[in-house]
Amino acid sequence: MTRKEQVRKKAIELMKFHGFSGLTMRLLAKELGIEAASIYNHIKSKDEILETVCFDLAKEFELAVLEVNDIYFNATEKLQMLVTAHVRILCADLDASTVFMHEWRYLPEASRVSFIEKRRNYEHEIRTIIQLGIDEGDFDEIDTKYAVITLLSALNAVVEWYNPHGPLQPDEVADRLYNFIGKALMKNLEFRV
Amino acid sequence: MTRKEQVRKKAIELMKFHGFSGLTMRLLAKELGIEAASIYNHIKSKDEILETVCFDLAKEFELAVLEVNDIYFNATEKLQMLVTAHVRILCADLDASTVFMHEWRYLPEASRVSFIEKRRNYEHEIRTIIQLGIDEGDFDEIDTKYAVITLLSALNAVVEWYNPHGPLQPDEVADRLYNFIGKALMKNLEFRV
DNA sequence: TGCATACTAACAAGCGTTAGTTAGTTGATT
DNA sequence: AATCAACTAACTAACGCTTGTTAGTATGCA
Repeated sequence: MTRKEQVRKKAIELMKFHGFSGLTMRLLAKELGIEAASIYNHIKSKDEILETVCFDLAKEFELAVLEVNDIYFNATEKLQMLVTAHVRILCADLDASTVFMHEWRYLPEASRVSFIEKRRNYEHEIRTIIQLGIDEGDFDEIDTKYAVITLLSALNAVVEWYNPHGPLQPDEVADRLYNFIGKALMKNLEFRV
Repeated sequence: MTRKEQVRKKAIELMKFHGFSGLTMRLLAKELGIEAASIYNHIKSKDEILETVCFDLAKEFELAVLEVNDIYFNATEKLQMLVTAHVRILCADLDASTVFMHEWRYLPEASRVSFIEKRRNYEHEIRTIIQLGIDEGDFDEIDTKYAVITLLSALNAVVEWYNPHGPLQPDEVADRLYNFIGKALMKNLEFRV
């Protein structure tokens, strides 16, 4: 791990606890055992750290939904695979995922706008999947707009409780969540995995 | 509405958009059409605003679950009534609820500890209800620890999408969410409201 | 008279960041 | 093997700005 990566990792770890504004460069420096000014040998600015976290993860979600839509054709399959991909991404770096969820509001104006746009797109893709499920007759006829936010919130809550050192693997978490969310969405009451 | 209430209301409204740290007393003052120093004629400190929001709402949730447990005896009823009460509280003041969800991390150390404890209690009460549902044979046998967080996250997402000027009344939102969550939890596949 | 509400001026602390410098290491050239 | 340039990673010192907040004062209404 390069020094730059070490700095970023520690920054994200601290940001998770203190929030973006609560993490000062002097605190970060102290935790790294160096002076605040030295941090700038490795990163361009405090904002840059947050931007990297947010857009790296956004990119992963973007690619995931693209792939799912490419490979699978019916809504139940799409949903199951997307839940799995989503949870895998979240669990791959829990600190980063937590910061992604909570701190994007503190992105600089321009980045924030583009971030919100990306999130809107992701939500739209999922909404389309749900609508497909309704059209295919598999899902209950619900309001897709609030369904997608409810669904995503349930998924994203993973970052609040998942313990990488616990017994569950990310894919097992995904299975349970798909079970939970699937039952909630499905019309077909014989639904079982 | 007293001047004090006006100040608090505007503060919460701005906090929702800018976050706790992003809301400066000078910005708040500007929005109120006064000088920053004048704010201190009405409130004690910036922290105090956040503390009031967080603990007022925490108290409401606390009382709601107490009442539900007093009045209803089986898990499905308890769950339905708690969902309704929870959503009502959220929708009663969306700005405050949003701040409550996102900004509690910025509470001063002592308050934050006691806030987390209160939240832990609330989660524990809901967990007990879910466990009751499992014991009664109505709910699927799931891990109650992650179920309660998943469930609460789905509920709390209301603050992200609910539009008070839209067609849905809070109780209608609660109905739909209970439907969604109920189906996810229930073993009984004939479940319908 | 007293209370509510506002003001100006200022303070101390903390913020992110820059400039300029100094060691230590690496890798190629002499 | 010795030399030199380039790079990495740290330092001290400081700048300019913003922060929450206080002190002291003025104005207008009950």
